[in-house]
Amino acid sequence: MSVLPRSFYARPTVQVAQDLLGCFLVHEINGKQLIGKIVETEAYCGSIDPASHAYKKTPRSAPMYGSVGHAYIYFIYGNHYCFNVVARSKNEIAGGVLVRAVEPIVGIEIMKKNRNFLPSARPECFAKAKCIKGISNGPGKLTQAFGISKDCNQIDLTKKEKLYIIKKERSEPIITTKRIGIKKATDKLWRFCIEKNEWASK
DNA sequence: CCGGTGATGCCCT
DNA sequence: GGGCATCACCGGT
Repeated sequence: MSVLPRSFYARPTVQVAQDLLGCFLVHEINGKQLIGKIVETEAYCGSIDPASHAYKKTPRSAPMYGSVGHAYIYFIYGNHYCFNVVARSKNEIAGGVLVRAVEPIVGIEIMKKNRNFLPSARPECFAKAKCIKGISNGPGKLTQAFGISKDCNQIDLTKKEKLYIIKKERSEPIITTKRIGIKKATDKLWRFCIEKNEWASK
């Protein structure tokens, strides 16, 4: 159960995005642990990547220029947050990895509550067991399930405190695709998923 | 929703 | 003109 060290994040953003697959995202909230296995990520390569917030340095994107291993969280579409980790090698100027989906491991009942996934609230959903997949299979869904919001922005993920990431237990085959929901740099194959994992988005 | 952007306006100099 | 504040609008990892 060791936390990923700073050196893990001080490597090329694309590499970190791949290596985060299988690692465990932990959020400790109200004395309870929420844990999910990272199954889908996307790399955003800062100043060379027109799809990245960090393509230009602005007050919002500044964290992606800051210390690697910290969280970068932003609010989007008026209703959800996205969770990124700052990662880049020495010769990159800015960069981050968007965590797009996790497989729930610990604290599933709390996640259901956070997502309003109670049988009483979603009878039609619970009719088909499949629907539970929707608990954390998207960037906005997983932050809601994990109770991650703006106040987690810039947290140091290498400190085992409130929000951190634990090393993976084993490597698994991954698949590489184009990134989702962007208009620029759509040719880059910077989305990564654990192969045959049913908790990824889409 | 809310940050980025470009437009507008005001005042200094 | 140029620096800065305000504002409306737009589009979103």
